[in-house]
Amino acid sequence: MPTAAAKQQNPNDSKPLWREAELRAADAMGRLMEFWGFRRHMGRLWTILYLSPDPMTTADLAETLQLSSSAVSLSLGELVHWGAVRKIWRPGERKDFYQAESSVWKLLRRVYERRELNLIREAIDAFADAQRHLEEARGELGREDRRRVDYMHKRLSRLSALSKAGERLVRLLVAGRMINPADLQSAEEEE
Amino acid sequence: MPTAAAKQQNPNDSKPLWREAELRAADAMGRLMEFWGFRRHMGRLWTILYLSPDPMTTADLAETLQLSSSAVSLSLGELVHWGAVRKIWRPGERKDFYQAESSVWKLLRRVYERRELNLIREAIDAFADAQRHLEEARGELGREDRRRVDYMHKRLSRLSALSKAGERLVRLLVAGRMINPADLQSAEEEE
DNA sequence: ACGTCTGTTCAGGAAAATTTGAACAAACTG
DNA sequence: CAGTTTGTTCAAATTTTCCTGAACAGACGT
Repeated sequence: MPTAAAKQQNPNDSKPLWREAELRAADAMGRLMEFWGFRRHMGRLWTILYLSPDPMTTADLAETLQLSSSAVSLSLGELVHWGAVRKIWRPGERKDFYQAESSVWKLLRRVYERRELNLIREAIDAFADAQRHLEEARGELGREDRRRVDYMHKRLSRLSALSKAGERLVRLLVAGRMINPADLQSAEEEE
Repeated sequence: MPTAAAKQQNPNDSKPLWREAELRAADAMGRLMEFWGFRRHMGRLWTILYLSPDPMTTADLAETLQLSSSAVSLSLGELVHWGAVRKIWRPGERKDFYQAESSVWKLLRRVYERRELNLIREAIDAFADAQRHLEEARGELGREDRRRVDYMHKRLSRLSALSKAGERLVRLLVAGRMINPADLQSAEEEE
């Protein structure tokens, strides 16, 4: 009996018939993930695990996706860090086994919470900083410049309002509550 | 009177006092845009225009952001393509002037509509393909493999359901209608 | 029609991100 | 404790992306 559970049908047929389908799905998810700002391989690895009934080892994954063990280690580590993959310990086995977190919703939430919210907050801070900067400089300016600075200030307020609306929106998403996109819309109407 | 409207206070002071603030905001937006899968410079350029009361020329922009004219042309072109910036023609002026589309909401919608929806649809198609592939191969398999393929098939159905829920969700967003994140959640519960 | 001004495209080069193989570290086996 | 096996880290190399300067093309004024 082979070390890892049913991996391939015949010992001499190295590519099971379903491999093609598996890779196709994995790649699609890889693209999504890449677009979402993660490594391509993270999506691919996750998908392979997600489609597998049994936990897999890093060697299985490297073999499936034709990756070096270091690449697997790196991306898999990141997946574990994000809680998208869990390490499974099997008594009597030396290798680690990995299993996909199968609740995509949970994962989405976690990412929005940890990453997107921070990003938005940073932007909010930067806009506020810029405004403060303008206010400090305002005194030393001539009439024409003052008009210009006031304009910028107003626009920055609008960007702030928008970002804050975005933040609220993501918060609601994370909380699983209803979202009204019109909030964004109204955030940029004149006050 | 200088060609482009009030650009700097003193002819000998090349950096207006507000430049610092402007750049700070522009960079923040650049980061957001980069994260969102666009070029950094697109966010920066848009912000400079957004903060300017008057339309600006490519030369103004290159000067402000310290970019080569080709870089400005490229990113600005893309912004125009996305409708984020409009070309303004001024009678008697040979240069083109540019102005930011100031409705961020409108821009968000357009991007989600043109880009994110396509992306999701591609993923949906890929999952469907993978499933078809599995169905075709199923006949030639032994019992053990068949069990495995059936498992994959079920999981792919779940990914499909999720993607479709995501698609609906984005559609609602684009339409400005209320969104219920719980739809995603329920998309991955067993049917 | 010619020269000038403006914007775009392109090939080359710089910078950034990914990937790998090898060295290292840690955990287990006999 | 020595020898394996497994996983991680690191520098180097590759690939990819981005940016620039120069060549090109179009529009305008004279």
